[in-house]
Amino acid sequence: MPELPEVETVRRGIAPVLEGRRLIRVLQRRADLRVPFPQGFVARLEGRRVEAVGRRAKYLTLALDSGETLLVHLGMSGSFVIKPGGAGGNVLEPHDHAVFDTEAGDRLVFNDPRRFGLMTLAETARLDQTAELKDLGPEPLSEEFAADVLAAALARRHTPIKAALLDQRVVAGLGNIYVSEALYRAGISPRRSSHTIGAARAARLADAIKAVLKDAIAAGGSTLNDYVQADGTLGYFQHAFRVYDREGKPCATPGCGRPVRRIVQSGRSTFYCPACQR
DNA sequence: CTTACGGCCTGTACGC
DNA sequence: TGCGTACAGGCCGTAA
Repeated sequence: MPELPEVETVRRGIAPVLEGRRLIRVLQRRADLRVPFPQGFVARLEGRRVEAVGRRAKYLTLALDSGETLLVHLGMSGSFVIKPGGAGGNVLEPHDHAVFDTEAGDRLVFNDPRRFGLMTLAETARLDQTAELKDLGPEPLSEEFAADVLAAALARRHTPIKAALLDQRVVAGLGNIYVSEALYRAGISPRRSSHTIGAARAARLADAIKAVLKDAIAAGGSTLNDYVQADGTLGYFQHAFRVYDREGKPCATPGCGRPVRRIVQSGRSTFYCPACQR
């Protein structure tokens, strides 16, 4: 579920609570998520000031004043909850795996029932060389993600375009939902072979990817009050998808109305309009 | 080299 | 009502 827009919304939500603040107490409540917590996790965080909260693809990056950066991936079910200092801040829920108390009295709790998430620490100066980030493709909302860059990457792949866009080396941050949405907006069939995407389709696709991500980020921001929901949960929001999870419902393109089709590609659901996408 | 697929993990939705 | 099963999906290790 958390793809680039959700992670970006989480980033905007936790940044005001963390940036410039010192972590005075850190709690690590189990040994591992998808991978073990790094050696000395608590000791390397406690007493450190968070200098910046950033994002690369679906990773959150918390740069510390120690020269290390905490990398956080939300996996499928990871979330942060902000609990204000004082009242009720001490109650932990099931699957609360890590807790960060700041000098300002805020408590940030990381909850992840399915534990597909991960946390790791890396040297800030060599962040791009870490195992997690080194093979990632361009940020889709950056200038370097241009039509010709996308076209070149797609030309080398002999998989359906759906699978190519899920490959984080082609473009970083898309997941199952926004791949379906982007292909719909671009009018490209998810079954089309990646290498048959020419310059014109690649240009439409790059635009569609940027547009769908921007719309989703805007929706995330607009549904949050100061980026924090009533229960303190960050980053999850209702968003109107045009095809995702709409099997059998009419295509929204004016004059179309064909039922949205669901197929399975490499074990994942894909949703598309067989009339509008070629 | 590239591509395909199973497994990790738990909550939820559904059928009987 | 309760039980069992399928499914959700980001990512990685392994297999082909």
